[in-house]
Amino acid sequence: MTSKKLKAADHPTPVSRRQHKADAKAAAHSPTKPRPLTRIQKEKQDIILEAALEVFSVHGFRGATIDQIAEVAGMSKPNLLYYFPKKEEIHRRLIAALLDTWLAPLREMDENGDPFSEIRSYIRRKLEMARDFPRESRLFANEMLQGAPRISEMIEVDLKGLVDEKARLLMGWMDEGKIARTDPYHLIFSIWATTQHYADFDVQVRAVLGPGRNGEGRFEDAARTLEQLYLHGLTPRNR
Amino acid sequence: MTSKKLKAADHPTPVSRRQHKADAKAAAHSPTKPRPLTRIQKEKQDIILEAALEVFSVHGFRGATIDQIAEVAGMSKPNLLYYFPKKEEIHRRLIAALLDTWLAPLREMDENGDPFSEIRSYIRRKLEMARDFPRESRLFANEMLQGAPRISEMIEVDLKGLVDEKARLLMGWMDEGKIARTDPYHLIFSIWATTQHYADFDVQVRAVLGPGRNGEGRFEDAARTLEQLYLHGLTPRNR
DNA sequence: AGAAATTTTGACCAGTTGGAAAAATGTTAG
DNA sequence: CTAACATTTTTCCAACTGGTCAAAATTTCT
Repeated sequence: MTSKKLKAADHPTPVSRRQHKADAKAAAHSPTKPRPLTRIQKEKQDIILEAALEVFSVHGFRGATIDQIAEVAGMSKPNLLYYFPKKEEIHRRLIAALLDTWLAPLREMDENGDPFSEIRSYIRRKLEMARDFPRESRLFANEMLQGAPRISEMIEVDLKGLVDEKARLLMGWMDEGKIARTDPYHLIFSIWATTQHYADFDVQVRAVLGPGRNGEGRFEDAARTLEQLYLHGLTPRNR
Repeated sequence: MTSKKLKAADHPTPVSRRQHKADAKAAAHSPTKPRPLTRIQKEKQDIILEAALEVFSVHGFRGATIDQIAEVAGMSKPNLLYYFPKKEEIHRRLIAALLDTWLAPLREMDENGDPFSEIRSYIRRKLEMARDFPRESRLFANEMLQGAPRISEMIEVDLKGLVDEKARLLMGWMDEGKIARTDPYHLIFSIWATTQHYADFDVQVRAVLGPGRNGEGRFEDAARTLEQLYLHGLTPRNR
């Protein structure tokens, strides 16, 4: 999943160049090459980001160390710092890339589809993401727990905007009597919560379910339970 | 190391005394006072634990520093270490105290009550805990995200035991046709997830709801939404 | 009050952390 | 082959980390 060809970069332009504060004004309008990024550099960056995801998602930003990330990435710390001069930068990159894919399932909720199957599909997709990208989920959770200091802007704009839009969509369905009337925002929260739970609280889920019920069927059981929940709640069918 | 001569220190009973491994056997049957804990000591410990909760809940174990905790507690680092010689010990105390109160709501679910009102009460109580003790919730979440390295035993025994018991209770209600049939474990997970979400992802919830809908009514809206969800799901009433 | 115990402080330490500098080692185009 | 650039390694550092210790300040007990 890391292989990308991309167009051939004409010139290297490392990533480190200490242009930290020296060229603050120079960068403002200098027409110099905006660092094209060679294929090799992209690869290494991907390796680093992959390792960083592994570490950040478990320990959070403060708790993770560059040494740890470097070790997981299989390179020396200074070498890693050559590609990402700042710890923060690695984290920012991860979060930015994450948020985009993270919201994709919600974006796909289609106003022209059948309400129930749209919602069911959304839950499915979110559940699949929790299963297939648990580290991303935990990275996100970690950031939230800390008060989202590094991404407050993103969630206040991109995320809020998308949720507002989909909340309107849900409201429309409610107005048409196609789904029960509830607060669409809290409905979305509940979907987020129930699905991401399986990634973020994985240890707990495993521990409680015990060794017997922990195979691949775990997610199927979860999907069924959530489907029943969102479809009928706990009301028995025969009443 | 840790040479302990001490002049006339027969039984000062501070809290620090490095009795880590030195008096393993001595403590076994020595009739000396088993650290009575003066009122003042208890007070200071509480201040420290309160401060530690504040810091640990945001940054996790690794990300939190003793200096930070000491500052929040309003005392010097060595002074803090006089009461809790180890960082880990503070954390362990917090977690131990937490887990007990955290599971209380589930314990209260009564098999003799009406299924629906029992479940509704449980959700209410959990939601109230998320509202009134968000730091505890985040501390717990942080520990889970990290794989629960420090409390695996507790969740594998106490927590699993309790959930097993309540799952049986729920199954009983299902057998009697009083509530719809679903996987009781995943049902409990969903309740945990939806309620704790409001503590753990507080920033996100606030950001999405915007300034208008963020007052005290927030939790009321959540409660109503969850009640609707667990009672009827999204099925419209008129069908 | 005065002795004894408890609590607090300041100085200090060894190990870790994020990061800088520069030298050493590739790699590649001419 | 070699200049010019890209990458990696070595060395180093100042700030921070969890923690120690003895002395000083304070409280407690008689």
